[in-house]
Amino acid sequence: MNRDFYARPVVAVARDLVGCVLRHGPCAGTIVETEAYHQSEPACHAHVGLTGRTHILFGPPARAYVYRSYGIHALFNAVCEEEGVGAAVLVRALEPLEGLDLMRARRGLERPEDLCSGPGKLAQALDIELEHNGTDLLEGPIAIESPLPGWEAPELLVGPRIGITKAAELPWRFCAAGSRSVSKPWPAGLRETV
DNA sequence: CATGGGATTGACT
DNA sequence: GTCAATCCCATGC
Repeated sequence: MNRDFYARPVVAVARDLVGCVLRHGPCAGTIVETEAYHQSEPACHAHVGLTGRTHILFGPPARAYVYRSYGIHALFNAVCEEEGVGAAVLVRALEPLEGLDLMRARRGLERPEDLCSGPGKLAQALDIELEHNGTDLLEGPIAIESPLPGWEAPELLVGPRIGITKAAELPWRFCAAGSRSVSKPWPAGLRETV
């Protein structure tokens, strides 16, 4: 994954990240669910403009944006678009590939589909914390790799984002069809393939 | 300086 | 289905 990959419209990056591999040290998983956030809509933190919290979002692409949600969970995003534009892709779910036992120890759970099936869960499983905010995804320790050789691109489902109250109508959530690791059941009436 | 609101999860009714 | 936990940060006095 090079910097140009991230320096594109954030919705395109969110779509293309499904199938890629998120890695931190010995733990890695295939991305099966993403959401796009852009400064132009109010659900995005960058919508309020340049602040201490959002300056990473407005910085160069291919950096990690990690923040704490509900006082408890760390959520991992990849900063996108050109420097000066506030936008990022939230990684919402992975299918675990490597380091399963370490993930199980961190999560206190056994079943693979329970380890990374949510944005807070995957951050805990991969030990991604606030200290990783602003780290470069091209230089590690956190990196996003191309899909594995032989990995078959699944059908992609598109729908509205989860857990937000503002701009909830935008269809900026992308899921790999059929994955048991997706974070929430899909609303039946809104199902749509791309 | 005080306050309020989350891009969530897990436990419980 | 409901609900509390718990911390960071933006906002407003």
